[in-house]
Amino acid sequence: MIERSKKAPTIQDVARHAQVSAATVSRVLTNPERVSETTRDRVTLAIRHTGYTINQAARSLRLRAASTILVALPDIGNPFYSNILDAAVDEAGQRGYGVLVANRFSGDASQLLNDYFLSSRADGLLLFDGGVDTSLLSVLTTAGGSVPLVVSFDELPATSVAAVLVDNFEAAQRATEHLIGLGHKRIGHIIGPSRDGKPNQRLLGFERAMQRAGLEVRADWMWQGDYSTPSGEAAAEALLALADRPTAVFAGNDEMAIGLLSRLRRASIECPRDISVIGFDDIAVSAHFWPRLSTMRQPRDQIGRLMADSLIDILEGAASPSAPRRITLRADLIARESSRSPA
Amino acid sequence: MIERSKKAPTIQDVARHAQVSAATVSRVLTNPERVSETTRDRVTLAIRHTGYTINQAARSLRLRAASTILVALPDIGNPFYSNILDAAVDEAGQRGYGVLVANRFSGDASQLLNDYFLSSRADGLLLFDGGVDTSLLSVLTTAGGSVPLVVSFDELPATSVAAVLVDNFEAAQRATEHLIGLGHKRIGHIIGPSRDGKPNQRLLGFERAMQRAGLEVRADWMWQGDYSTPSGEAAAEALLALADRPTAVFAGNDEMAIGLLSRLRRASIECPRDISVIGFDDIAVSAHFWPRLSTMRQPRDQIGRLMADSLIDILEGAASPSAPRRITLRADLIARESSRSPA
DNA sequence: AGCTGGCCTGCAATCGATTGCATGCATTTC
DNA sequence: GAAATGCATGCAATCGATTGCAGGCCAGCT
Repeated sequence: MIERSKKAPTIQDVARHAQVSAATVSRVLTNPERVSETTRDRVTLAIRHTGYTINQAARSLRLRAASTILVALPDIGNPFYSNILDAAVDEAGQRGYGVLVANRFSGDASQLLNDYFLSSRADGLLLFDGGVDTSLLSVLTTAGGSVPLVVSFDELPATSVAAVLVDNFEAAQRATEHLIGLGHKRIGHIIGPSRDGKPNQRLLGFERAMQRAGLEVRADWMWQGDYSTPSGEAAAEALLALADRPTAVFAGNDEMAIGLLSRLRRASIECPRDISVIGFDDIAVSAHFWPRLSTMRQPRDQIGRLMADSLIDILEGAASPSAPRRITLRADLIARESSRSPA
Repeated sequence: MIERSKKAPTIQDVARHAQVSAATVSRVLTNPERVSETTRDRVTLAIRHTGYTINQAARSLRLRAASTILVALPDIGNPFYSNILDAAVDEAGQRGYGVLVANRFSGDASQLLNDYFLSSRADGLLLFDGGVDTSLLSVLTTAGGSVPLVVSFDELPATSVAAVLVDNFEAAQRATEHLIGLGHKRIGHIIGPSRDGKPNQRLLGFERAMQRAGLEVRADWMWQGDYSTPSGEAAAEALLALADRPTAVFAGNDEMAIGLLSRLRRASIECPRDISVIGFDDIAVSAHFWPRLSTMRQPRDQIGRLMADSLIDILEGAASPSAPRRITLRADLIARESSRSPA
């Protein structure tokens, strides 16, 4: 036990063992067809025998590629993001890439650029909404050797960039239509945060559906939230202060829906008896909340996988960076007990 | 826009700019006091001017250290773990370390070893409970150049290894005593998974508290779960099938408590009117569930930070690996509406 | 026999940062 | 004034893998 760290075998060790040059070993690893079968077998054996594993640092240095991607999230603690991360990690892993995480990422692009890209720790970036403004995108795409990038935003960014998106406008419209279809006419909305001062797509989808059904969008039934549970509670406080209340609420996401319901119940307003609610995202607890929460399920697994795949395709030259790939997914309506026809 | 990737400036570029050798630039970066003030200023200026960022791959190769740690989690999607990860990422970042994640990690140590450590992608590992058996530990600690490691397990591992733990036995005891203190005498328990076939600490703490209060531990009021919400629902099914039911349940974690309550409510068993429940962990929704869930709060933030800190201390030689540091934390009792005196 | 072409393999440079050793210069000391 | 001391800096090797180029060998053809 004296040899605390018997160092890992190098490509040279393998070469010596197989009586070939290091170059040949390297070729066996990357271009097996360029090596004769007999030597190839000998090298393979030597690799197994020595327990050789490639040194990523050396490889990265030579190839100027780290086989690692960075995922920058607004909040890992939020199950919505951590589920996407889960899928991205899995997919990237299968393609031989490691995943670094940056959390609470809310806009300091140059920091990120320095820490990860200029220093060649990571080859590409998966970027999510959340306090990120579009000026950030230009920093990333123009700065010294633009960063390969795939985003998932609330809305299609103007900048030409690869993206995996969920059609929030259309999904919000369907969520609202679900409530309308149940017979609700007095419907409120908890608005999610917006970026660059522009209204978000879920709000627009809500307004569109109301308008198409000829229903009134009332300003006193709209509350600004920030996707957090407490902001849902705040919306509940505001609602409780009203004499004239809506019979249904479309919450910008499940967290806010849960905050809303939780606060309302303490005021003895029961869902779905007194009010119907639909959320957005279908986070894990929504199915176990009481009442079980109706919601629009975002295909989190697909989002994570497709983002990782798109990015790696770009990195490996399988996708053109000049005509960025854009994928738009649909959310599914999950109707549960929190939405019901009004009394 | 032709120069798609004007490559990042190297230490040589800085050296040329400051009219010194690369060695001097390197020293300015790591041992500023070994360089005269005038040259130091000149170099600092050149660094700023060229926008130089150190190349991590080259540094890693030379130093045989990646400035990166790996966090292996059983399930990122679980907020309990993602909160710990959050804190670990933050803390590691502040000390200049990147964080790689491996998810769904349930035991293939050699895989991990190859992918991350022998290939020198990561310098150390944070490891969590979850299907990990102790034989794994020995693989990691003895294999070619033992992996610097900090674990957070349910119970103190026999192997000599750095750890940050929560005293689950004592916390479970307090959770149970809380129910007993409210006047409950008929108390059940949803058992979390166990490792190596040994009973877990929360179960032991429960039994201990019951025994000290002179209460009967009934086998038909104990249900085996796996920390998932569905397994809490399954426990509810079993409970409902009983004629003689407990008045309170201590669930091994909040997820199972939520599953239990969710299923019971569908059978019109109301909490806390008909049954009291206390969970464990205090995940985010517990405070917003209805009824708001009493629970033992694990200091997730502290766990993540202390683990990252301990590991980096080991890596940087500030902590001795021969006498591994062990930190035991206490969980806090959070009494909310789900626990109340029996009717 | 001599020439061409193709296949396999090795040589050696390269990626960028670090550091032991050596050198050069200035200052101190006797 | 010479020697000793110390500080600042540069030289060059090193970490491990990759790859353009070239050399060696053999088969096939004229």
